[in-house]
Amino acid sequence: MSQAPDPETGDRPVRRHDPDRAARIVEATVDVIAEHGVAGTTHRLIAAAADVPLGSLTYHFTGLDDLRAQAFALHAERMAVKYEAHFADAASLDDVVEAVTDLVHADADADDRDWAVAYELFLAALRDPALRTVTESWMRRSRGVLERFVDPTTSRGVDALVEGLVMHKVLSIRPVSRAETREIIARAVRPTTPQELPR
Amino acid sequence: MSQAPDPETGDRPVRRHDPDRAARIVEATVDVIAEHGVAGTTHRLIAAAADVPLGSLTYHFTGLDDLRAQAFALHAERMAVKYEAHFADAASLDDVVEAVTDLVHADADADDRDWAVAYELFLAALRDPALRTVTESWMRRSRGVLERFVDPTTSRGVDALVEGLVMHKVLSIRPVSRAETREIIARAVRPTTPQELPR
Amino acid sequence: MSQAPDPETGDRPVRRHDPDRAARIVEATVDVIAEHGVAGTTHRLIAAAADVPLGSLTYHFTGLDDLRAQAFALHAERMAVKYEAHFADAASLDDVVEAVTDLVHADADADDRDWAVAYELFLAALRDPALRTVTESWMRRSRGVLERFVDPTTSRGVDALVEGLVMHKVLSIRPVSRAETREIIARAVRPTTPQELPR
Amino acid sequence: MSQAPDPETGDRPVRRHDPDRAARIVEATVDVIAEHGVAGTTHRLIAAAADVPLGSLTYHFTGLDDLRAQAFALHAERMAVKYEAHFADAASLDDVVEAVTDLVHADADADDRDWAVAYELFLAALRDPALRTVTESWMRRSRGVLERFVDPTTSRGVDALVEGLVMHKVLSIRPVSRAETREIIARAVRPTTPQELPR
DNA sequence: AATGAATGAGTATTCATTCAT
DNA sequence: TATGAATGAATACTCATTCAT
Repeated sequence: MSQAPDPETGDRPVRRHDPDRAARIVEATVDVIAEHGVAGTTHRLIAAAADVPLGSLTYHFTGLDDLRAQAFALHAERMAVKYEAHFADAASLDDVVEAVTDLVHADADADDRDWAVAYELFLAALRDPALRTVTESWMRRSRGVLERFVDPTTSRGVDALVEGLVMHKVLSIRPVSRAETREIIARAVRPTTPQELPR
Repeated sequence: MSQAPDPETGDRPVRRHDPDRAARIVEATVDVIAEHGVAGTTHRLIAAAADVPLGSLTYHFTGLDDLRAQAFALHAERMAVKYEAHFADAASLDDVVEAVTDLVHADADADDRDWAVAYELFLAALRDPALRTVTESWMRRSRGVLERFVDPTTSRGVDALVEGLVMHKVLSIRPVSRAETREIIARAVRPTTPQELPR
Repeated sequence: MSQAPDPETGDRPVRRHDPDRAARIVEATVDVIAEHGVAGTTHRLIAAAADVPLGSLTYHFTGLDDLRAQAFALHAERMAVKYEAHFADAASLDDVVEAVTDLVHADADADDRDWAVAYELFLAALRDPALRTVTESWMRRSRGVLERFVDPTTSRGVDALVEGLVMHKVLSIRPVSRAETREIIARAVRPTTPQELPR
Repeated sequence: MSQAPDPETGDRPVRRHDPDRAARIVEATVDVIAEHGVAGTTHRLIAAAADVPLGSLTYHFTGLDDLRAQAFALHAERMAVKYEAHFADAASLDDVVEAVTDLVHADADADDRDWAVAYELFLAALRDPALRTVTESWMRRSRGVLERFVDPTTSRGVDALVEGLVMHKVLSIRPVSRAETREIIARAVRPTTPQELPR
């Protein structure tokens, strides 16, 4: 609409006046990270993915670090939103167990590609503390959702479990059964009964 | 003896004849990955860390990929050995809970540095299926240890939980309490009692 | 004008904005091939010959192969043009014989240096079929010129003879007489009279 | 025979006492040049082709240049011998025409691979005058063979023609007809009749 | 006498970033 | 304001040659 092709020549809409170009570049960066990893993310690949000239990247962003940080922030925001939406209709603990199982088995909206970007973010945050604000706020939101159903400690445990299970599932050579995943989650979600622990 | 450094000058012993140089290079590679990440791992850094000339790397290894793979294999082997040793004296489920908690809180031999390399491996394996044999065999050994105490499903759950909890702990801005970690693990280790799940 | 070298220091005019730099690089590549052969042609030598920074080569060309191919194409084009111009005024078969003799004895514009590049091209084309389009089109043009005077079979023979004679002349330790060359060519140019072949 | 495997162990004949190892290395060098060109000829490839340890090359030869020169000398010698043998039974000029045609069309023993090495030699000799003694003596022998049938000038012309025709044939995208080649050669072999040249 | 580990100079190529236009 | 040509530092990797064993 706003970026209609030039009515005079008709060919090659030179894309003058391109608002939210910056936003499009950030989205393209997420895609490139998903496909090539942080290590393989270059200005050139992003420019190609966003269909913008190379110089546009350093015009709108201070550098690759800036771009990466914004891409991760966008991704974390989207993952959190999906996460929240996913539990919107949960009423019982059974619903929660089912929802978490869906999450791990990608029946939710988040697929392997999304998780790959998430792990890229975790690893990057390990080395760059500036990214911890992104991971921290994402994790807080995830736990907040779960805390509508379970106590904070359980919430933290389930959240950690999801990340570990997804990693196992993605790295596993043989498929992991949904029933087993469900069973594992069910135990973690179960309310605290510490005296049950046998010798 | 015969190739002792020149006692006169003392500088640059020229280091001809250096057996298990290849092994030392692999160890240096683990160190470099720990410090700079896979993305920051270069021939130059490894050569400097191992104190060998640059050409030595491509003489002993086919390339950086080869070197990385061998470094990861070495690291996984060492982590598995530590893991196994860590549970050697465990007798009760209480011992297991304590041992797993130690694992997460780095009271075991594995410290943050070791886990950083582990996560580098996980992420690398996500993109390079050739590395899955390393992750797979490591995970199998970890679960094998736990299966001396709990059923296979529980074992898988605990293993995943450990990875998730370490990640949370490492990425967290505020420290995570050991008591909370212990509580989470205790629930996961607890034997299966599915009927307990309330509505 | 605006990018004149700094009148104060005078050194390194920084050479921003350099149109047809790519063309200059290709020409420099021909020179380097002439002087060092394909085997001795490196990015560094070409960059030095063209007086451009190293990174400029891979900015404008996909790699050394690309650069070599374009250099050979340029050279073949120039050789063909010289060849054609050389026969422009030929009217009789005698003129043709003289022109061909000139060609071999470098009285034409093509000198030993040009022929060296040509032989580099031939050898490269032997191993890289992609270069055959260059050699093929050059040879077709050469024969086209000769076919204004002689039949196609004769044309092909003369063309092959020129290449062989130049090679012999260039490789010979003792000089080859122009009269002998002329005699050899005269026989090849002579019209077809197959019945003359004696027993 | 002389290099029988070690009778004690039986496995891996360590090839102690290996006379004519030097000769075998030179032959391997010819093979490597044929397959990879002079530019792609390395110590490692030669050692692998000759099945000798790397250090053996610099033990028996002063360097790669030495090795190359000896390989070219061997090849030229073999080509000359083939050439001579090829004309041994020729009695008439017709036989000569046929023999030369065979030469170009590889019906003789020399195949494309042999010619590739020959052109590698020519090009190398262009840059390294030391190799001219090899090319010169080879060409002299070729012409000597032909001079049993034709005058020296014709001989030189035919020799040059063969090289040009083989080059054309090898580089041509479409096959060159044997009949056309024969026709071209027949004219070159024909005895001198200079007055025939028409205006 | 023979070898293979060792090395450093050299190779092509990539790429974040700058900046004249 | 926006761009794409330009650049130099850095990368992985090759290889002839040396030399301790």
